[in-house]
Amino acid sequence: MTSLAEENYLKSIYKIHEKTGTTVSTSALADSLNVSAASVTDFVKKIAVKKLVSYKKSKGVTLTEQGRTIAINIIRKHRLWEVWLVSKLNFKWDEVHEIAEQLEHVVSDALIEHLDRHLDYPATDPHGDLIPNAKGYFAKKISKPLSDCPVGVSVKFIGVAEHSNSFLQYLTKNNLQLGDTILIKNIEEFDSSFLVTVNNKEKKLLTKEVVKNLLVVEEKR
Amino acid sequence: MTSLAEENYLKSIYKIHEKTGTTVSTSALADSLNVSAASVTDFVKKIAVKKLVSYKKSKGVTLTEQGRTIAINIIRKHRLWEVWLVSKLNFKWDEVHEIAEQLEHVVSDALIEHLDRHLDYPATDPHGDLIPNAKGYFAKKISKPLSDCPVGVSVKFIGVAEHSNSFLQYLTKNNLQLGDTILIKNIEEFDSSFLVTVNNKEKKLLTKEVVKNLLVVEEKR
DNA sequence: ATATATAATTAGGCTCACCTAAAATGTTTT
DNA sequence: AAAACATTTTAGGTGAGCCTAATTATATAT
Repeated sequence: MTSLAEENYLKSIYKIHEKTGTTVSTSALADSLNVSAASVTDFVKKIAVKKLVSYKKSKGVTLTEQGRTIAINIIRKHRLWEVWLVSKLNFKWDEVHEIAEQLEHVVSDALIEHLDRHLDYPATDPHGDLIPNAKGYFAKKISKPLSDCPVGVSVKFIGVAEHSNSFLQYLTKNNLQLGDTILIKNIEEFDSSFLVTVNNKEKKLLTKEVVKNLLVVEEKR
Repeated sequence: MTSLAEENYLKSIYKIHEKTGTTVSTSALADSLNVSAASVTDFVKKIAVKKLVSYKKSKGVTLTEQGRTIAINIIRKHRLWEVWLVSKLNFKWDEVHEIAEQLEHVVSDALIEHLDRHLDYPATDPHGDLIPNAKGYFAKKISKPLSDCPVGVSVKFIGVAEHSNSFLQYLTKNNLQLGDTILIKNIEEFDSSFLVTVNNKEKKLLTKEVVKNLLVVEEKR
């Protein structure tokens, strides 16, 4: 059995590793879980004994295969619940995270199978994040940040790299949503801001903070 | 904030009181929660300090208004989730209890409001139990056990008094479901068994154990 | 009313997941 | 390489919710 705390530790380790690519430091974990570094050291030693992570003193942790499987399963559940909250219960994309944080810990394989079918096997969550399948496999990620695209190309907005409410609400306020077509008119050298049109309508200026968090795919023409 | 343990204690106290009508004994609670009597005594003292129950040493506990409100809210959530599991996810009525036991503890008023609307404000759960509204009010209960009905009357089966999987599965196997019309052909004096027809089809024999757990309303004719 | 059985409480402990403060280890800077 | 700073670990504790064993209340039978 995996406790609530274990699930949260494994999920955080997974996410931090995902972002940084390195082994996960005690302090990064402490930060992400809102507990003290001492608690993290303690806990990590316990789950290392259970073979959920491998841990070398003062060198950070990495997930074992077993730990990774559990982490991905939690992420799968989280994202499926988010799809449900948005598509069936009509929540906004900036309202679902907290609720899904609770729902993801409900234990029932049958429930998740039924939910997945009810939602018609969604490939992505409301923020464009990929939903791993029941075996823990992710589809190949095809998007890149808008900031990596050159002037002139037309792209489709398919995900966000930043999930804070303030960013999501910024997008909503500015009428940017998944599926939109973005055409890059100009990139200002001085401040790296992008001048774009969205769905061929009025021009919009997007700061570099914004463009690096918009995930897009180039559109075939 | 109400902890998981508190919610479960309050819910159990509510249910035992519901069934027995008396103050709730330490041992009944221990039984229902699968913990030792000593743990119950301990815990009950703590929630008495919080004014969730009133407790007199060796005299059992009763819910305060505050405790009752919390208990009813948990029950409301449990029953709404059961409706969802059956009506949207296609679970059977004997498969939903355990899952709902977990879902009922998810904390979000907005979630429950949205869920209630999504389900079109159901009045009862899949077992025919009344769902209290957001303010904690129950509709008036109109059913009685089939065992209380006389020969000759026609009734509608609208709920069960016993929720065990074995009973629910017995009903499923024997093709008895909520909404069925039951006509009492005969009551055997010797063993109190009922000979009935269901939806005017073949005759069925129902033992006294069964008839006392079928909740029905007499049909107007 | 006393003895017996049953139920409830008290006393003392345990584990889990956290904490703070102090010590140790690692990393930078000079 | 030593000093300074940052990070991590160790040591010692805490509260929540549980336990067993022993004790005390209450209910039942003689």
